Amino acid sequence: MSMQLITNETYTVSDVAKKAGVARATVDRVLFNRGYVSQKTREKVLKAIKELDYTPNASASQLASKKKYRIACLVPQFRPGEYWEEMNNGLVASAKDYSPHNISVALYHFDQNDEESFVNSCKSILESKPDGVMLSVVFPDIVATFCQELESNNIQYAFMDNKIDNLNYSIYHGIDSYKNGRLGAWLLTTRTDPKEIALIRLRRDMRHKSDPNRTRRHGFTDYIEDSFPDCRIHTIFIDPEKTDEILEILEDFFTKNPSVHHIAMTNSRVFLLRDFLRKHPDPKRIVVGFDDLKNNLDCLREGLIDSLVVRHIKKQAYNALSSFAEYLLRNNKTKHMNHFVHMEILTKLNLDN
Amino acid sequence: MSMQLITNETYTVSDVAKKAGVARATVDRVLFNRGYVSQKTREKVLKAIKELDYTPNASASQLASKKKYRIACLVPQFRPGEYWEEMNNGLVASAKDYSPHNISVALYHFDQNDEESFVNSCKSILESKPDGVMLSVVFPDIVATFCQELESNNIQYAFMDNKIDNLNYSIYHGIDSYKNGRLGAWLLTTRTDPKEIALIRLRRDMRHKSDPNRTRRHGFTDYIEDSFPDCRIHTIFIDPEKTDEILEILEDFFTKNPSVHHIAMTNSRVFLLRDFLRKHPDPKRIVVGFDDLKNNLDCLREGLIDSLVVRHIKKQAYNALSSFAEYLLRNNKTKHMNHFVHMEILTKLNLDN
DNA sequence: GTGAAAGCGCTAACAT
DNA sequence: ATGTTAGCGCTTTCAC
Repeated sequence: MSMQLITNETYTVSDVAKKAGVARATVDRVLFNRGYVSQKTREKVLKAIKELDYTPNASASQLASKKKYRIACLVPQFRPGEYWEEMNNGLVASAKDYSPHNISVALYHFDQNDEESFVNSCKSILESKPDGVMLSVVFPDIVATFCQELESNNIQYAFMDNKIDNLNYSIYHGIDSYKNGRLGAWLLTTRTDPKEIALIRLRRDMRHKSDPNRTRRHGFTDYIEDSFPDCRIHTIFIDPEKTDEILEILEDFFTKNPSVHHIAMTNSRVFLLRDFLRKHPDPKRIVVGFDDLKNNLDCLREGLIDSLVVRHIKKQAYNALSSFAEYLLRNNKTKHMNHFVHMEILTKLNLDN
Repeated sequence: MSMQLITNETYTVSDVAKKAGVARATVDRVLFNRGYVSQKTREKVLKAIKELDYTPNASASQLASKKKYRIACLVPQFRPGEYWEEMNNGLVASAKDYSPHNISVALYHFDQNDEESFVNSCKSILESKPDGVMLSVVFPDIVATFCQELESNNIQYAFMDNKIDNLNYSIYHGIDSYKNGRLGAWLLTTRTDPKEIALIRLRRDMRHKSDPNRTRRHGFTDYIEDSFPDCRIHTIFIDPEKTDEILEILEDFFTKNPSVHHIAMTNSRVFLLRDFLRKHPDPKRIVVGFDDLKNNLDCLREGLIDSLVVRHIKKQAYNALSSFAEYLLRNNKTKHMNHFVHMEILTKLNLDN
């Protein structure tokens, strides 16, 4: 039996000041590199700080600080149940938690099917001269240009969900999309020897310049090709808006291809298969999807799909904005620039709790 | 394109006091039910609070508060790499984070093979008269008695990792062990039709009055029995200390039972199988274990085991202590008493990040 | 360059 | 039962 006590020896600026033989304000100047301190004094102070192992009291500095920070976030518009809704909820939650810390957050919702809408949001943001901008990559080219402008205006920016690697972002929060896709493929195929797989995609992927899930899809298909060279991947396009058509298309495909039992969707909308899956049960079928949208979880619970690769969208967004806020508050001293979010596997059995 | 701004209208006690026509102290009395307030005044104040949607500034109250809280934690002694080390790390991390908040934490390490050691720790804790005690159930009977004493001394206590249901604990943080075991069984058997399973246990389970993983094991065996009535579960006992013997025992068993390909351990030490698994590869073999000990993760990475059911031990302990600290700080107003920790599935593919 | 001092919103001790 | 007031440790303004 032994006992270990964890308390903090709490030194204050006054302690440091006394020890260094200077005024409290001088300690503050050194701490935050505000200048107006002679080299000699600076050294004395640094020595005292080190010797006392002084760390500022966050509550006190918070309370005394008058500086306000403004963060702008770019989020696609969404309808209830869509992927971006969860993300938006995470951002709102974080924004609320940080509002007592002198941080205000402006959410800019743009239409992800309309470049101009995005461009307009960017313009508004630049005009508002925020302290920081948080965004994800929807229109890669525009985003790149926008980030350049932010840099030349000395505005910090952070990516969430996905990113452009060679830019000067402050923070990234998100998964490794390629690995994400590979994990989905593993889940679909492990302990099986698939000859055919149905990969169901959204028709809009064809229209769009950018498909936000492209990297994930490549991870998925690469894994299949590597592990099962003889496996054929059938690609089927559906339109999220046309529920009836989806059913038709799927019925048509699976009637013509009765030997296909492996089904995957690499976007977040595997729940779109619900009607078909309900109507045509198949004990041999394995369905894997991505992201923990409520509708997807319902499908899992109902036993319509096997498993989901998931990344706590809301938590990811919450953490992304929170880290960015901390980053701005703490004078841009962060340890990690990239925060790779953990991928989770959800099955019927670990769905709840 | 649209924009939504999240800022806080920050009202203070003074605002509330002015609006209610009373002094700041009176507002404080109402806020924290300190008494000495007439019913009439109380109502006025409550009305003002509601109208302004006032919430106290946490930094300010933190800073002004003089009350110190002391929390005692009961943790089994451990050697590097053992389950309790991770838990201890989580507690230490949380304790450090909360030390600026007037909270000091004492960690009591006892020998989990020695009841007396545990009893002594309990005595020391009672003598130190802490504000709260955090513990998990190792010796159920002693724990029950100890908790009674805590109650009669008006000391709050919280369980982590596991709990005794009918006690008056303030908070519980941990998994649903039974479900945890079922998930492991699912992982081991999904897409297969097992006729035989090897369940490897620790010999100490037999000696101990309590087996901390009993509930989990029951979840595991129940799932197998429900889903595969014809499946035979072989139980094999090994001694964690005797590496050579483990190898012998396993070699012996699997030579005699070559048809067994499903292996599970419901405690945290599946890594004990490492030598055997390395020496006798079997492509048909499926191995499932629990808990993300470093050694277990290494086995996963090496491909020796298939998957792990995991619950972020360190994070769980961190959250458990943090919630308890918040609970004590915030005058015991918590929404949830039980925090069921999410179970995760770890495979080679989502091991890192 | 450096120091003194006011005040952030709250708690707690004291006064009435 | 209610009000007054002195800090908590820090930031920030202003004076030297």
